[in-house]
Parts: sequence; structure tokens; C-alpha cells
Amino acid sequence: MESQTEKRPARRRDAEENRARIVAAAREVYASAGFDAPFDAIARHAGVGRATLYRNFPDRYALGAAIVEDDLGTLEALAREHGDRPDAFMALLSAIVERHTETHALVPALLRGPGEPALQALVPRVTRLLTVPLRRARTAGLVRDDLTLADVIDVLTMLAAVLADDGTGRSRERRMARALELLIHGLVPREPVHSHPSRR
Amino acid sequence: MESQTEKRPARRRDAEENRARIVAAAREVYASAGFDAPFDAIARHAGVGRATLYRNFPDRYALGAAIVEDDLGTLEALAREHGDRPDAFMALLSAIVERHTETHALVPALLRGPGEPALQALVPRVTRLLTVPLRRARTAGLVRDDLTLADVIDVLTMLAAVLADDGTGRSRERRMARALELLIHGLVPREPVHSHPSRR
DNA sequence: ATCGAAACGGACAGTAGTGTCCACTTGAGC
DNA sequence: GCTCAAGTGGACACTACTGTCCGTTTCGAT
Repeated sequence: MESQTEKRPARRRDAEENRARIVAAAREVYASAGFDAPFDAIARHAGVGRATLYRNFPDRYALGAAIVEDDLGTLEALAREHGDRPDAFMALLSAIVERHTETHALVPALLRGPGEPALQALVPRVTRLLTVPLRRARTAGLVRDDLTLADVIDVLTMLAAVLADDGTGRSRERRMARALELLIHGLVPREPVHSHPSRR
Repeated sequence: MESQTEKRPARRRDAEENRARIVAAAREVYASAGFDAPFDAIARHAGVGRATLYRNFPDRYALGAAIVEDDLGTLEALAREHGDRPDAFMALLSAIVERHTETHALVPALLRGPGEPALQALVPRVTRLLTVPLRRARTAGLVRDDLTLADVIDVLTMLAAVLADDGTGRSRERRMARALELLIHGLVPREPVHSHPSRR
């Protein structure tokens, strides 16, 4: 499970560059054409031959995993920054949504292709990322106390759907932000008029 | 716009039967394999040749539209039953979710294929179905007063996503119910301890 | 500058799904 | 029961995507 982490002994510089260019291209293509965009389109967009792409990533899932892995790194760093502050959970949620609007890949890629080994391997990492912050937030009363990790995963699925939808009107960013807002506060109004106005 | 509504002058009985069988098959196939299941699979599942399918429905969107139209009929009847009672909106929402778990087709079909004429034609009907009940519910304070129709559409998109996800654990029904509950009440707890406990 | 290994990308064959055509079958009116 | 238009489904040609193979190019070490 640590086979290709960090250290890859001898890699030619151009190969390394190409790999990076492919991942970047994949981010864009996945974002604009969805996760099952023609694999070939990614190669073209990256300016490499299809063979080069296949050599680096056996299939679209491996490529997705590479992207997700990057994102996970960022998110884990963020989690570390927040330590055990109870608001870490919400911060993570927002950060995930932000990366969503950017990469369009994280959760959809993780959830589709059920059982794709390359992606499935990352699930525990996502789990680990969220479990503790979720518990903290729950005991601190920042989220409802029956909120489970499975719920959170489904919430991410829902947000991803809004993102994936081509949406005839507002920008992706606005729609995502709104969707998150709706999810957090619900469709039903808060206790109408009362002391502190929820703070947001 | 009324070209093929209700009256189709002379149709052979077997043709009618086949059409019905196709729609039924499509419901099941879309439900289990998603909206872009091979068109051919539907024909096979219905026990008819592909040509027969194509003769009845030029493409998957036309077929989707037929299904959605059925569902819309049911929902419109429900809306009529509720008259202008302020809880009509929530009832509709639940009903849609129920049909979702059954058919898996309504909203996803409506929202994907952006601009497919066959489906786009139904959008106004959905709009009409929801607009008034939404307004009633809003003025009655049953939903937050900044809730727009666009929001509702996105909510339906989100619910459809949970449904579409193969979900490793709980049944579709349970997950849908839970997702709806989360959406309605939000992730954040209601005003913790206070007079009336929200009623549910 | 030279040489071998690493990496490249275009070309190729294989596969899955689409949409149409047409020889055959079947229902319904006479 | 006969007839013919309506209806059927298998076959076919077409397209898009996938994954691999191999002759050529490029890196980097000597």
C-alpha cells in the first residue's frame, strides 16, 4: 500500500513533467465533461499521446485516484491546522466544496465506479479525515447529534450532483454555496424570532 | 404541443401493449442501470426488437419523457387533492421522492440532457406543479421564506444523486428518507432546548 | 559525441452501442 | 377466411471509445 508513495527511484525529467501535465489536464477535462469523458480527450488536452497516458495511469480510476490523493493531502493539512477545534468539521466541509467547484472530481470519482480498487483504497483516508472532526462537532453541538459519517458522505454526494448538473442559470460557485447553505440550515425555517440569530 | 396527447386515432392492440411493456421495462432498467443504460437493453428487457423501441420512441429522452409524463399526472392529481392547503408543498416533495425510489427517472431524466426538447417541454409543467404550493408554504412559514423554485429543483437533483448512488449499505428507501430529513431540517441542530420541540 | 535505456505518440485491431432497413408476421376490417 | 396495411425483430453498416504494439525520439550517463 506504500508501493508508489513519494519515492520513485529513477524517473526521467520529461516523464515527470508529462505526468504532471496529464493530471492537470484531467482536472480540467473531468471538470468540464464529467468523470466519464473520453479518456482520449484527456490525452489530447494534455498534449500527449494516448499511450503515454495509459503508461502512467492504467485507467480513469487510477487517474481519478491521483487527483483525489492530491486533494486529500490539502484537506488533511487543513484538518491538522484546525487541531481539535470543534469548527474543524464545518471548515473541512467548506474546503471540500471549494475543491469540488475547482476539480469536480473528488467525491464523484470516489463514489462512482463502486469498488474500483484504486479509488476504494482512498476511502479509509476520507473516513479518517472526517471521523474525528465530525465527532468533535457533534459533541460541541455544532451539528445535530444523530449525524453519522454515512450521512456526511451522502451530503457530499448531493453537493457533487449539483456541481455536475450543467445548471442553466447561476454560476457553479453560487449554486454550490447555496446548496451547502440549504443543507446546513434546512428547508424549514429556524425558530422564527428568537435571541441569537444563528450567526451563520 | 398537443400533437400526441391522449388521442391516437387508430392503433393496433398489440402495438399498444408493446408500448406499455416498453415503458414499464424502461422504468426498471433506468432504475437499476441509470438513465444512460444501453437503449438496447431496454428493448431486450421488454422483450421486443430494437426497431420496435425506436419506432415508439426516437431516443432515450422521448422514452424518459413518457415516463415522466406518467409521473407528472399522478403528482398533479395529488396537488389538486391538496387544494391550497399550505402543507401541499411538503406532500409533493415526499411524493416525488417516493416516485423517485420507484422509478429513478423523474428528475434525473429531466435534468440531464440539458435542452433535450422532449424533456424540456415538460419543465414548465414541473414549474407549474410546484410554484403555487411553494408560495403557499412560504407565506405559511412552513419553509424558509427565501426558498426559490431553483432551490427546489436543486434539492431534487441532490435527492436524485443519493438515489443514483449504488450505496454500499442501507436500502434506497432508507437512504432517501434520511436524505430528505437532512435536507428539510439541516445539518445544524434546531434551537437546542426550547419551548415546542419543532413538531417534525 | 556516443550509446543504451526510457519514454514517446501514431497506428491498429477489438468492442459496444446506435440507428436504419427490409423480409416476414399479425391484427382487424371486409 | 382473405387481404393488406400496420407492426415486428433480426441483420447490417456506422461511429466512438478503448487498450496495445512498435518504430522513432529524447534523456542522461559515460
